[in-house]
Amino acid sequence: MARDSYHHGNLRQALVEATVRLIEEKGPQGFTLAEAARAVGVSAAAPYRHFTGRDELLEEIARQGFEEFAERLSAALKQGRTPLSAFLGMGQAYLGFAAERRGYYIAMFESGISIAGNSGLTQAADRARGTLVHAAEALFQRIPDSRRPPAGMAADHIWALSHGVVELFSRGKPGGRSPISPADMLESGTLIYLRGLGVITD
Amino acid sequence: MARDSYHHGNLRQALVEATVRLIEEKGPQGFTLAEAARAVGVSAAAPYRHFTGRDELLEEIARQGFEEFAERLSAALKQGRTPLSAFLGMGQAYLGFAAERRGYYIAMFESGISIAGNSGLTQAADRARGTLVHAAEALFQRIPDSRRPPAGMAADHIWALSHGVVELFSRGKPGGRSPISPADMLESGTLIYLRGLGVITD
DNA sequence: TGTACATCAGTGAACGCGCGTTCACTGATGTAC
DNA sequence: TGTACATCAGTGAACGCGCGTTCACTGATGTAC
Repeated sequence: MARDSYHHGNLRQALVEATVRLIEEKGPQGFTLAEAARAVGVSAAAPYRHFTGRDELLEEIARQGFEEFAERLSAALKQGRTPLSAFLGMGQAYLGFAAERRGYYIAMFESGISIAGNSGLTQAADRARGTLVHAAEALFQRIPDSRRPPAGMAADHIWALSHGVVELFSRGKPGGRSPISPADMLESGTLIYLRGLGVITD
Repeated sequence: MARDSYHHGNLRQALVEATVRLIEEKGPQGFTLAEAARAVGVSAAAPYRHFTGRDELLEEIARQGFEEFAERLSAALKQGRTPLSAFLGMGQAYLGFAAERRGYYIAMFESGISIAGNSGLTQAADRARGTLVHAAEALFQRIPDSRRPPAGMAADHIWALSHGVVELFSRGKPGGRSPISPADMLESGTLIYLRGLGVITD
């Protein structure tokens, strides 16, 4: 974080990353622009060269988060050998992102920013959801048309389940004392759900 | 909120309720004790007679929230004519609480307070989950022992799904533009899940 | 290759503001006799 | 029923603090010629 010249060179991105760390420590409302500036070794006025205020910074963090989120889901989807393993792998990628990129995840889902009001955010979020829908479509391919469930619905159900598992069953959360790991919980829930859809038959 | 005497009479509870409103407007980190005091028409120093600080106030809000939450779930459970309708009704009660008591819901699940560190909170949260488990047990009664799923697991899955639906598919949230109502989404997801468990056969 | 100049990206001082917190205080209430 | 007194639940003034934001400024960089 040391600076050797008057110009930082990459202040915008440095602020994003420092703020992500602050969010992880103090929550999405708990950081200040002044703090982020200090963390980067820059005067309190400097952030205003790059952001109009804290909301714009938060939105940029969420946007970058959604980009990486979509990429990770997409990569997991491609890696699966079967549609089912791809689908399950995507769920685990979801948990992985939430754990490894917690600050981004918080900015995206817990900061109270409005997704709808920001086209960059909307697009990035849609891309992430699109990957989920795509995975569901692949999974439903072998089901006859007449009984094939809507992929969008299944994607939303799984998204909600994944989010719920992240929010309720990790450290310090209401269900945090559960003996079952979030990964196992999401996988078992997903398998039961898919059996209910008739995708898995046993 | 007008006061006629030097003594407020019910300041502790008045602060709780005023803060719930502030949380609804500004988020769990967005309120200040001074603001809450002002809303109640009392000096900034007065809250310190009842709470050591904002965290204690937040925890009290969450505690009261969990109490009412547990009561509502329990009432919904009792009202169902069949185990299935009771179970589904509880899901709708979950959504109802999240919508009608949003400030409490936020304090409980989105404020970052630690449940585990507060025995009053832990107990209240456990009681709410217990109702869910109870409902699952009733629902699984007709399933033969050998194939009966663990009720705790099912309760956690449904809890996670419900929470995810609340967080992702209400106003301003990432999936907020979905054409499907949260209520329909939770019900369809729950029915599919229960079919996957073998509770519903068709 | 050198120089002049425009532009960019920071500085630092200043301001007003509201918050958290403490303190000695005072008005109201309840109760013992 | 009245009075004395302890206790409770507020007040209001004060303080130090850090934040957001603005401003004229200055150091660094890039580029036209």
